[in-house]
Amino acid sequence: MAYWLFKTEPDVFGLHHLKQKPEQTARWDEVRNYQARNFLRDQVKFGDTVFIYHSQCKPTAIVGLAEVVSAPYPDPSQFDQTSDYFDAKSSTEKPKWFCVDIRFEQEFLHPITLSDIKNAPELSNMVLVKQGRLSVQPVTQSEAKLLLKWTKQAKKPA
DNA sequence: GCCAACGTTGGC
DNA sequence: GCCAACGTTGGC
Repeated sequence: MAYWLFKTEPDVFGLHHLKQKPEQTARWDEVRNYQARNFLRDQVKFGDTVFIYHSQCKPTAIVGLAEVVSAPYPDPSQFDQTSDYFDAKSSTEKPKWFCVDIRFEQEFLHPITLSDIKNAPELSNMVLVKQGRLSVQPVTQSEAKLLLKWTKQAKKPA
């Protein structure tokens, strides 16, 4: 089972929004970046675990966990002419953009801030650090293990 | 609000 | 297919 990090702006759609959805489940759509799309389409699997990261806020942090509860499928917003994410170059035969459904799993008592991550030598290779703008990114098993360990203790190592 | 980093577009 | 111009993301 793989781990991912999905980035979102809490003002637009944060973990608290996911938690309030029916079945605590929502479609993770409107991703319009090829690298992120490739992960979503080709590698994200039903049952994978997702770290939810809040960007554009204070402090930016991983705030909780979600679970992937669908296989990847074509993002309906690309076919919706009224959507900002409508893509005239896409077609149902050859969809360009993909999405998955995710279900709320856990909200961390102590969010893991970006500076926590940057301060940890073990996490210096995280995609979040190396490639700050990517909105869907893989998290390695060892990175995930450390992050999950931190969430189980009140205080992070300095 | 600024700006660095990065992605996308389009002329050639 | 290159690269300059432009647009967007996201930390600070």
